[in-house]
Amino acid sequence: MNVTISSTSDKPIYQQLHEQISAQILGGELESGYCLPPIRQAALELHVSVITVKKAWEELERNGLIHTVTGKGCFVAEFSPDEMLRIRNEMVLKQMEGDIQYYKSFGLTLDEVIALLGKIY
Amino acid sequence: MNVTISSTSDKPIYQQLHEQISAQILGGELESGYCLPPIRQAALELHVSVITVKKAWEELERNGLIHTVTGKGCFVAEFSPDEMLRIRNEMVLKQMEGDIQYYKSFGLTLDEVIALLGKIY
DNA sequence: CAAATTGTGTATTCCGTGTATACACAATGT
DNA sequence: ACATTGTGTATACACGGAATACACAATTTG
Repeated sequence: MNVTISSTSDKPIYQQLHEQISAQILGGELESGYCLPPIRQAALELHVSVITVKKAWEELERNGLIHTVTGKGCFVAEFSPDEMLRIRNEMVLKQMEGDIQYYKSFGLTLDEVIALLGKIY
Repeated sequence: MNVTISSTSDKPIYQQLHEQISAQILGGELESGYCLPPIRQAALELHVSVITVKKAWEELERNGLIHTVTGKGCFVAEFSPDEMLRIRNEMVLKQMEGDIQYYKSFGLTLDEVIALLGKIY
């Protein structure tokens, strides 16, 4: 478990957890079949409620990134590299749509966005 | 007042208001010196609380986009085209930093982001 | 000057979400 | 049987967003 929780962030904890684990799975850091730590243990480690961890794990399952077996644990799902890329892009695009809406509301063109993006990436 | 409030959005109303008015000012739709509608009237029109409108207006003032005169109203500030562009980019960049952090957490490169961006912009 | 208009400030209330704690139940493994 | 792990539920608290209402300050208008 390599996760950082920021209590000052505006994002809820369960969402921070979900994003970071998602990124680790889709980035290849966590291999298929890997068993996530028990929710109680994770809750202890992160000084966080069990429910909070569970919420994050639920979201991971909803996205098909892990599968859960009661009594055993939660395991990173198995998928092909292609599928992994597809899921990753799907998640990023979902976020990106909202971002773009914001940029467009200011009348920014695609080129302008790319220019700004290049400055700080 | 040309504003759309979405109660299903995850963004709070005052923020939706602020973003839309900001965009209209920085996009040139609202000229310098233009008098925004009285907060009570805006609240009625949008079926929203006075406080909610005030919160949005406060944020506009904080960003230097309007100036307020008690007893008179709230007026769009005057600034040069250059300054307008600077403020606009400043606001967009502020948002963009968070967006980029998300993309990076998935290991996306700048080129990949641009590619995805181009698909849906 | 008096009244209407507009912005400001404050108090109270309500609701939903995020979070924590605790306990009981279900499935698995030793 | 017992320990471990996930699930479900109930309760409680804090906080932010939002609404309503009222009093006050500054400006405009009659």
